[in-house]
Amino acid sequence: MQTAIWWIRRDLRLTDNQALTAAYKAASMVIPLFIIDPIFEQSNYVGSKRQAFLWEGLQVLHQALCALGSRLIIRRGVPEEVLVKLMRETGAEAIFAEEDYSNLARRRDGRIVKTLPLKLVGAPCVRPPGTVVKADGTPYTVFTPFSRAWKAQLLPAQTDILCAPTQINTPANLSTELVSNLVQGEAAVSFPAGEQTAQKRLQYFVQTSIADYADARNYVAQAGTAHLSPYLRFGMLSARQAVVAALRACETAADAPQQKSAETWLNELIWREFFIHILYHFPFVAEMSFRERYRNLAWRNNVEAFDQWCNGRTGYPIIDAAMRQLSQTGWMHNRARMLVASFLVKDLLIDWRWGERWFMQNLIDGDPAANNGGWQWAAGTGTDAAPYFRVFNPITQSQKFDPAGKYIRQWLPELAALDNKQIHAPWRVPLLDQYRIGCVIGRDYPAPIVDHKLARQRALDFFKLP
DNA sequence: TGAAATGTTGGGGCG
DNA sequence: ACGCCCCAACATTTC
Repeated sequence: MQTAIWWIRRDLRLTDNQALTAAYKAASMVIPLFIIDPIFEQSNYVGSKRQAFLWEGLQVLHQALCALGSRLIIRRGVPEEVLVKLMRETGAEAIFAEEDYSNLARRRDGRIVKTLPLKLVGAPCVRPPGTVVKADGTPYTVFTPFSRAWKAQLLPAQTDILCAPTQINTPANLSTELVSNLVQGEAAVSFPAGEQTAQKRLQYFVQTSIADYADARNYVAQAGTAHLSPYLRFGMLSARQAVVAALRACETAADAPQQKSAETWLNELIWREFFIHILYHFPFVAEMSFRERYRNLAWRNNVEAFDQWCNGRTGYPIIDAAMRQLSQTGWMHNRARMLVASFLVKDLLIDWRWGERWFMQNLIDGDPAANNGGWQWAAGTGTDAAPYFRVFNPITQSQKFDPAGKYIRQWLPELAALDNKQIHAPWRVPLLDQYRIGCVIGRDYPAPIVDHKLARQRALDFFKLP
């Protein structure tokens, strides 16, 4: 084959890329193509931070391609039209792309594959949907048996890492949008885009933090987690490489606790795959609760309360710190995600889909499957979800997982003067002390918008079966 | 990947 | 010495 297109969607990497490998093995000329589909720019579920991360990732990928004698072609438009035009222009005979199992992508690819030579190779997960099913062929809806089957049937071939190409030949004189024109606005300081950064972080994580991950991951002020989600989201790191690193850490662990830690992280990667499978087998979860009995709840959906939650003004420091971390950095610690989700759904009785949308608009790592799965889990509406009566206490969770108030002080400087005992529930500080410290509740920081004790009881009544 | 309510146990103070 | 009470610590149940 003379020319093939490598259609890049969410696999912005050269290492361990099955679609790219298939393309350059099949054809002597490869056109790395990214299509800016207007449908995503209009979506309510796309935010500027993730967009900026993507643009930066494309820029980095372009530079990496240039070093191999190639370059990135960026075109704007409806994918099938862009592809047809480029094929006519270049005589390309095939299109290679990595699978994308999210709903929009499946519809799009389903259309395209009927008329164009689109070959879907490789996946954003190690075990593609359909390959982990029960004996009777139906999908798992409970995590533990899913993970057991996922691990048991892991083939050695699924852990072979593909090398990056050393050279890619690309036709000259193809028109392209300039990636430098796309990159605007502030890039995410904590997450430089690109596969090099992803590789470095993975190495750092497995060499240092993974040994204590099981415990350290709970502490919101600590860097106890891998910080890889944005890279996995855009395929700047292959899921396979992350899994291989986790398996190796399990094997080489020095003692039982270290091994448990590595296994805990592997399980998190498997949760990610679980939710990809769930969305694939039950695409309706994107629109509604997985569990039927929770589909017609009379949510309070108080707009003002939602606004206060979004802006980190609920009066509960751990919640507000987390929400400000999200809006300022585009990322939130995982435990904090559970806490704010529990608070929105259970304390405020706001539809989990409102929270899901806000996360998609703000998270750099916002992914339809993982985000939906996480929200349905937290709301208790999903597969193998948290039971409705599991309500996080924002005060005791704060005391447990931010004992020194470091996280709160980082994101809520107005509370910095409170001591470690007071900072988790500042409204309990005597009024005279509030004035003395210079942090008056209702003036310098909001009073709690709900009483958690009452809200908890209200949630139990709300979710209890009729 | 919860937390509150309720139950049980055991040590120490005390009459 | 003994029984009784209190209460903290831990365990179990419940939502």
